[in-house]
Amino acid sequence: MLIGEVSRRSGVSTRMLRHYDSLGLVRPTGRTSGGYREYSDEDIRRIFHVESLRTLGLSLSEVQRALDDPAFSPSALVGDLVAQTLRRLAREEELLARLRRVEAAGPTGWEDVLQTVMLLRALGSTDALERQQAVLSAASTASLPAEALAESVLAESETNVAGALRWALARTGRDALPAIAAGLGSSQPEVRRRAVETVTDVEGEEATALLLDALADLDDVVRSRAAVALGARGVSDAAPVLVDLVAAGIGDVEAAEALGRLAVHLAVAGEIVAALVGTSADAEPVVRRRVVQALAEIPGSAAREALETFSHDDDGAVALTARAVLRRRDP
Amino acid sequence: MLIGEVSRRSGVSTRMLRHYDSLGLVRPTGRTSGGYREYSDEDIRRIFHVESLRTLGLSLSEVQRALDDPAFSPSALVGDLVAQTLRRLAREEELLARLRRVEAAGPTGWEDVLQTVMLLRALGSTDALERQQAVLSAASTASLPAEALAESVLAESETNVAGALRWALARTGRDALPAIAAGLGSSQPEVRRRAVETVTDVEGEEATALLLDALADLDDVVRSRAAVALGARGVSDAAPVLVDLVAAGIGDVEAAEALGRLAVHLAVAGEIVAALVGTSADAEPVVRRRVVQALAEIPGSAAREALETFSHDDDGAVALTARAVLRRRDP
DNA sequence: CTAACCGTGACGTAGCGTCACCGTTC
DNA sequence: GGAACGGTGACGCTACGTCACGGTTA
Repeated sequence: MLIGEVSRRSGVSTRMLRHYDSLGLVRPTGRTSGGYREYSDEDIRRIFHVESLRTLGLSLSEVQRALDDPAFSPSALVGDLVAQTLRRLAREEELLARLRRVEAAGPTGWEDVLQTVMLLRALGSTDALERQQAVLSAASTASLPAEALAESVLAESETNVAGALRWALARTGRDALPAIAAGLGSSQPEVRRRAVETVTDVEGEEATALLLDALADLDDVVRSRAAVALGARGVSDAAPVLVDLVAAGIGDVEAAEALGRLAVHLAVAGEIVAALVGTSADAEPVVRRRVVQALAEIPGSAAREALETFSHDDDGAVALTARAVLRRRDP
Repeated sequence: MLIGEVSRRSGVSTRMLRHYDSLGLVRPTGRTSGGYREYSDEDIRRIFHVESLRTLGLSLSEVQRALDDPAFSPSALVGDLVAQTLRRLAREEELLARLRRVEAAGPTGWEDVLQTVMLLRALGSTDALERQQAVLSAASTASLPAEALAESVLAESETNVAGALRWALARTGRDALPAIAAGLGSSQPEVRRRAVETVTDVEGEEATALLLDALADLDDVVRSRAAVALGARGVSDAAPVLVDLVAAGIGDVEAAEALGRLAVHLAVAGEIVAALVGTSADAEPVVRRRVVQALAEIPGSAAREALETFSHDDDGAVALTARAVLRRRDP
């Protein structure tokens, strides 16, 4: 069979068939009188064998050894090929992630692309200072990879860098919210704390909704931060959690302040006071002291009346504090 | 700065820096009197820009256009790069799958590898005849990719090919069991049927355990095949399901045979007879007919007594059948 | 004679490493 | 004068596509 037909039948170009010949990989058995290559059935079979091994990623010289060197066993090479393929896969996946991030940053020119690439590189650095500076210098750019920043802030343990990241994130707006929401679902409390800290900076209803979810978090710090932030947003659903925080003494000063802000609506104020008084009913004197200090932040007559009750408390310190608060309130 | 120091600082080899120069990609601003390249700070920055863009997979000429041609916007190219990367990823994954299969087949020489590769290719063919022949010719080989065969048999709709596949699978032994087990968990009843059909051919306790699981399958055919196979293995747990199958008329002949085989242990025979009689209590005459025919397969006095009761059945056909069976049994 | 085929040889591709041979700088 | 550097030019690697120029076959 002449080279053209072999090519058509095997799908291998005549160029490559000649190349195989020159390498000694597939030598046609004979030649015609005019010097044309003539392939036997055996040659054709060999061509298919070559093509088969090539689909496994063997180079031409590896194929040659495999087919001709009896001492060359497959086991080692196949294992090697697997390892190489895994490495290439990992590289391609990393590249894809980078590209997607650059794409997501929505660059308008190559300067934006460069900024993003350099930012991404620096975010992976082990040097906190480098991370910090990269974030600060990139934050002035028009295009920022919100998701990457969000993931970084969730993993950032240096508070300075985290601060810079949150500042940069602030100008990406709501784009980072999905990634942050994922962080709120993390199994590591540390990550959830960073997530709630970050979502605090974001305005809008989606962020508020995330904070409401975080109100049910198992971690005290997460709950506390969410409740305080919600208080600042005037969301009264946070009130029960804030009351609990006051009672438990977890971030109680901020919790009390947040309650105070919620209580500017006098309708809510009554309920808050009732809740505060309620939790202190059978509690230790320490709890009652914190409740009294929280009541100090709350306007309205309900709080005043509660404080007057506390000013006759059995515990001397509680009563003293209540009286002091009342004096400050009504000089 | 001379080229050596630039190289050390940037991590780019002097070879490549000269190459960049020759391409016009990074031209050092000046030369020393002796002709040495002298890089300015601006040049160095440019080198870093080049390297940054290269990490995104841009070719050197793309980098050049990106940095020098103001009309060349990133959006299109980045999208392109993503698409290319996805294509490469898909290719690498396919390659990895092939390699893993070849590896799993445990080839001792390259002939085995070739057989496996050609088998794998043929298994993906749309031509049933090709699939069939590939399996038959490969089954004589020492090394077979059990997992791939198992996945094929789960997807094979041609019964001839499926038969060949099961035959080939039989000589891989238990290697295919994990893949078949996965098939038993498929959401498609068709796949589960093929899986149970296949697991039937496999000996050993693992296979029996899988069949026991399949006894609870939602699909009648799956349950039936599992129960019959378990009956043949002498696993009496299958008895209740077999009784149900007899009552429901689903593969009742095979079910009855299986019950017969289980009942060679006379202790079990009594329970089986009781169960059969129990299901027929308030049932249609048709059901009682099937129960009678099933009792015919069961040795022992319990079955005989039940048949005598049925021989006085209200339904004439049932009574007739029971008498016929008794005559055959005790001539 | 012509069309379709075949042969050899060579160049180009991308991104480098490496080497030879010679000049520069300190 | 010697060590460490720099310059240019060239070859090699992989797996091909493509082209030129000339011969073969039916």
